[in-house]
Amino acid sequence: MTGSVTAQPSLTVGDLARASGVAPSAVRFYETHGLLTSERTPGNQRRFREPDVCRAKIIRVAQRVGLSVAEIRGILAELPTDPSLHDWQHLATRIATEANYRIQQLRRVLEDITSGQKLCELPPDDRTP
Amino acid sequence: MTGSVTAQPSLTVGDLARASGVAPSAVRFYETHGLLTSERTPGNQRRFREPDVCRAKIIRVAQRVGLSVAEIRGILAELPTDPSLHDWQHLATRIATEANYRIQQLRRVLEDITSGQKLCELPPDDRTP
DNA sequence: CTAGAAGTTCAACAATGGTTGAAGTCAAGC
DNA sequence: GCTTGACTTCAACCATTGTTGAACTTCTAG
Repeated sequence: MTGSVTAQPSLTVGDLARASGVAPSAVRFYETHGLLTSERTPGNQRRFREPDVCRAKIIRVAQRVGLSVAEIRGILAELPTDPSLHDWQHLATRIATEANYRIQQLRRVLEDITSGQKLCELPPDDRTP
Repeated sequence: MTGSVTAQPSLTVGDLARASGVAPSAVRFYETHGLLTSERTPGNQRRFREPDVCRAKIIRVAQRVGLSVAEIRGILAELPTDPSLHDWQHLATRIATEANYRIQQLRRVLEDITSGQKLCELPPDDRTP
């Protein structure tokens, strides 16, 4: 029933690095920290699969949002090995939510800053009338 | 003409730490990295002055905005030793500008994320019609 | 004057996010 | 079958932002 299986293309570290724009050393780093997963050839070389290209790109996006590697591992852990369109969208929503949260936080700081004296009560004028 | 000089109060590391909510070790760290300046007693102990309390608090605010120690050193370097109200306001504006910039950046990421396929082109559906 | 609190320096450690280099192995084309 | 490029692991190193502890000194109150 599985017509023309297409032999799921597998990518070497270098392939994934080129495809995702992430350095090979970073790819390995992400793997040892559980953000990416690979299978191994009989010769112990990593082989990644297509969705990992997307995963790798998303790691970078998530980092721009300010998420730590640990946090990214957490949200990527919820992504199935072979994600559906919906899975990807859910992930995007998760990250977008985080981004919005960080924006809120920054806005709060901004308010503290611009609300005048809250930044720091100024030293009293020494010429007390 | 300088009536009642009021002997400019000077603060120890501990005083500054308590007044600003920054740990003594952090105060020393900031001093060695040029964010804070002190004079020394004949016995080599640091003595800070009032405006340093404000400086220390501002360092924390700037960090919440996402500025690095090096960046904060840069903007604090422009602040006079004994800042006027205007100087503080200028500083606040500088930091607020940075905060707005970071917010813009985050919004851009957010757009990339929410604009669907830009996050990462999804793998083509295997049931090509 | 002296005890104790608080200060000093310096080095080491920690977590985060990787990069770099050494030494060795695998895979692919000719 | 051999060469060459790409892969492997591991340890060391980098920058950043501090904290902690040891060993020693200073300050202040009684």
